[in-house]
Order: sequence, then C-alpha cells, then structure tokens
Amino acid sequence: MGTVVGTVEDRREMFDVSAQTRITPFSSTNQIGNPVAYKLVRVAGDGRLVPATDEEILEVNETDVHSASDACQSLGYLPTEGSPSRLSQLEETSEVINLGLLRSDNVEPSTDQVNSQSEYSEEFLQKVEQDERLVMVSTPPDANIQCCNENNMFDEDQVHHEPLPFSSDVQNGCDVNQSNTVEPSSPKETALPAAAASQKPDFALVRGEICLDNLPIKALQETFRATFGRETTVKDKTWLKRRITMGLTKSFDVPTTNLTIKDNKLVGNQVKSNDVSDDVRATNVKEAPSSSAYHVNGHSKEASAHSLGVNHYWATEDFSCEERAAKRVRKPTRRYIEELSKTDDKSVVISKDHRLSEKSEVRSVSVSSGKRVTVTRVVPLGGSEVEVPYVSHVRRSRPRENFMALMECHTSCLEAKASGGESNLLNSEVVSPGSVVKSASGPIQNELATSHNNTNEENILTEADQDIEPDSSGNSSDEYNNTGTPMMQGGGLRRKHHRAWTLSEVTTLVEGVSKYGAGKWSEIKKLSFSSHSHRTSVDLKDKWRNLLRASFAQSPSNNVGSFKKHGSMHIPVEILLQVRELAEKQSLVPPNHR
DNA sequence: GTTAGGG
DNA sequence: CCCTAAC
Repeated sequence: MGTVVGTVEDRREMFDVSAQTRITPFSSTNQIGNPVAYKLVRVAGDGRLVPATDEEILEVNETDVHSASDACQSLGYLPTEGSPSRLSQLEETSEVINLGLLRSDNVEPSTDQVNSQSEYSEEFLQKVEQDERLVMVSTPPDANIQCCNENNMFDEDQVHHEPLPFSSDVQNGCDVNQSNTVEPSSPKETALPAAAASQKPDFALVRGEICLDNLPIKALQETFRATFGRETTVKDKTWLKRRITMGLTKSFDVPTTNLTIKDNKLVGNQVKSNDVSDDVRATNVKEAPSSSAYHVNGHSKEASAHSLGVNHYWATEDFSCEERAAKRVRKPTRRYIEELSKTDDKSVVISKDHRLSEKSEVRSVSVSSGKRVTVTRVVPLGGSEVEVPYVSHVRRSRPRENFMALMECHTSCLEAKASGGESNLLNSEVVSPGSVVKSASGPIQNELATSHNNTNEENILTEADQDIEPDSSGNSSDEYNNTGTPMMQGGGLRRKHHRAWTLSEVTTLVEGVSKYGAGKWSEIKKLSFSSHSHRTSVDLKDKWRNLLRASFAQSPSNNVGSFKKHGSMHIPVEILLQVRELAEKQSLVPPNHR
C-alpha cells in the first residue's frame, strides 16, 4: 500500500504522534498556535512514564516551540497567521487537548534540535532519578516490558524493509530510543543514547506505556498539570490517573492515513476513507503497517503503529457523515449518537488492547501494565467534573417529571379558568408535588380500581357528563403521586403513570377527531379533553394511532359487538369502524378543508 | 409549544 | 407512555 494521493486537509495527520517523545499540550501559559512540547519521561526500569512538569516544559519552550513550528512548515502545515490554526481549533473543541506534533526532526533534524534535545534529556535523567526515588519503590526494573513496543515495531520494519542501524541497540534493554528520528544517521541517535546510558542505561524516552499507578498524589497532580496545563486540587488518585490517562490517550488520537514525504516535502498522502471507515479496528490491529507509510529521503519507514491505533475522531466523523447521508433523513437521536460514541470508544480501547497483545503498541496508555483501561467519561457535576463509567448515558428516569407535572398543572389551570369551575381539581393537583415520595403500590391499586370503575360507568357517560367523571377528581392526586416515583419495589423502572384509556375517553377522542380532525391534538385536548387533565395531546395522538392500528388490523367483516381478541381494553367494533371511517375520510380530505 | 414518529 | 426531532 502506501499510495499517496493527498489533500491538504490530511496534512494534519502529520501530527501523528508517531513516537514522539513529547506531546504538545496547550498549556494555559502558552495559548493557541504556540504549542509547548513536553517530554514524557520513562521513569526508571519499569517502563513507567510521567509527563514533564512545568519547569521542563518551560525549558522546552524555547527550543521546541520553535522546532515545532519548523515542523509545521517543513511538513507543509502552516498554522496560517490571521486565522486560527487547526490546532487552536482543536484545542477549543474538546478534551482533545493534546495533539501530538510531528516533530520536524522526523524529516529534517537540525542541529539545534538535536542539541536541545540531548540537553534536556539529561536534565530529565536527573529529574527521573528523583522521581524514581520518590515513587518507584516497589517496581522491579525488570518489569520493563512495554517500552519495547516501538522497538518491536521497528523490528517488524526491519523484516519488511531495510535494517535499521539502531534498532538492535534499542531493543537491548529498551535503551534510549529516539525512533522518531527517521534518519538513522541523525546525530541525535548517537547523542541521546550516550547521555542516557551514562546515567541510566535503562532509561528510555517515551514510547510505551505510561504507568501512573504508583505515583503519589502529588506526582499525579503534577502530571495532571503537565498534561492539561492547569492545576488540579483533586486528591483522588484514581481520578487523577484516569484523567491523565484520558488526556494522554486522546492526545494520541490521530487519524490513520497514508502519507509520504519525499525530500523533506510532503509529496502526498491519502486517507482512503473506505479503509478508514470500513473497519477501523482492522486497520488498527493489523493493517496499518502496510497502510500508512512514511517515506523519507529514500528511507522507507513505516509509521504503522503510530498512526495506527489511533484516532477515530476524523475518521468516524466522515464515516458517520456518510452513513447519515446515505440512509438518514432524520438527525440521529442523541441516543444514537451516544451509542455510537460508546462503541467508538470501545473500539479504541479494544484496538489498543489488540495492539498491546501484538507487542506493536506504541502509544497505548493504560493505567497500569496489566490492568484494563477503564472506559469512563467525565460528566460535569456541580461545577466539578465527575468521572463515571461509560455506560449508556441515556436518561431512563424522568428528571422532567416534575416539570411535566407542573406543565400539566399549568394547562389544567388554564383549562380550569377557561371552563370555569374545577377549582377543586386544580387545588388537589397543585398540592401534589410536595407529596412525591410515596410508595408506588398504593396509587397503582388505587388507579386500577378507579379506572376499572370508570370503565363500567363511562359506557353510559356522554361528553357532557365528563366534567364530573369520577376520574377527574379521584385520579388526579394519584397521578401526581405516581409522578415522583417511577421506581417500583422491584427496583426496575416502571411507567410513570399508566392509565388505561376508558371507553368514554376513546369515544371522546373519536368525536374530537371527527370534529377537529386528526392531528389537531392540542385542539382536541383543549376542547374535548379539558376535563381529563391527564391526557396530553401526545397521549391523544398516541391513542389515535393505536386506534387506527386496531381498526385496520381488524377484519372488516367482523360484526358489531365483537371485541378485540387480545388487548387490555375492549374497544367496541363500532368505535373501531368509526375510527377507520374517520381515518379514511380524513386521509382523503385535505386537512384545511375541514 | 405542537406534532410526528420511533421505541 | 416516553422521547425527541422537526416544525
């Protein structure tokens, strides 16, 4: 693969984190378009990494901001002045704060960068040693496994391509690895390993797992600050870990792409949207080595794992767009979106796991080596953010209940005013919100009883009678008591208030439809159902829909007096026939005719 | 705020 | 009955 047809848009994929030893958070100190690079440092022998702290970031600032912008230019990515750069947009958009920058040394290592790098990697070593003493107490150095991920990847590369001079070094003990340097002959490779080896042979630059597990809270907080560019006062270790992990994870999300650089120029790249959208996971797991390749200066090095496990942000966006265009007229519901995002997130995690198992993971960020990454999400709560397991976020309960009750109360107020009288009813309803917490069983039985009675009585009720229907006064309080208790004894969710439609209601509805027309639900509600405080216009609509179904489901040959075979309520066939008649009539008659 | 339609 | 997009 590695075909190269690219659009300018796709150049951002150059920001493929690709094994950079740093990612670039946009810290508060350094806004938009002025990316600060910071290093992730692998701490001690176990492969754990911590992001650099602010001091270190500052150090980096001078050199790397500069080199980063160099990178942009050499890659053809121009954070156009005057208009906000893509990065800044990204920054604004979400938690995708950290978008890794492809460093220029991928293409064109300059001595400047090299120097600066070796400089501050030394500083890091010191820092690391401190950290080590601080936190690495219990972890044996030989636990250092994951840091070789990238190396393995390069190993693969070796198989497929030309041998890489430094790959063997790299594999032995996970030595310093600057594999983001594409040119093996770059001075960096000589400089850095030396520096690292002198102090800590085992020390490797980022390239693998970040283990936050054993960090003390303080360190976590610092890491947090380094990652997100802001302080945190949270002392919850778990929260911090997750938060950091998330931040880092997201920073590694970059689209899968093909991209070719030749002679320090971006020759082209290609996002085969089919490939991407087809099966992201497949791409992540296996395909990438062949699907995303960097060709630099004649050296062909596959960036596989870099762009591989990665992001679905853009990819899935395209994907879902396509899908939507194809078969959706309606906007996807929130539920749909959430479910989509859920599966998406899952796939990310899964893919990463896959890659872990394939030892080709470069950027998997897991909370600790063995443990699973918990998929969580952060929800704002009372000003602070709370992390919750990322299960379906669909609101199944009805927070709106009170609101609905009020609404209904309101409407019934109006109705009461309009029709005069019924102040008793009104009062009884208004009281109810205070008495929300009641056991559900009582009202239910009550409700059933009353509605049963109603059914019997209402057969002879006329519309005029309905104002004094026992229903009205008797049920209204029940209704609102139910409102507050959607939970049943069993703990399951139960419908808030199920009130069977009485025959009189049905007939009223039918009459209303015949008078005002189907679809004029609010009118019908207002004019015919004024006394039925509980049937909303939506209810009417739903009921009518059901009636229609019932009426058309029933064979026309049925005689009057026969009843629905099964169903909670027996709707006399004459009513069904009437419904049907109305339906047919109204479907023919233009709505405004009436 | 109402209506339509899926769930 | 509930939810929510669309109007």
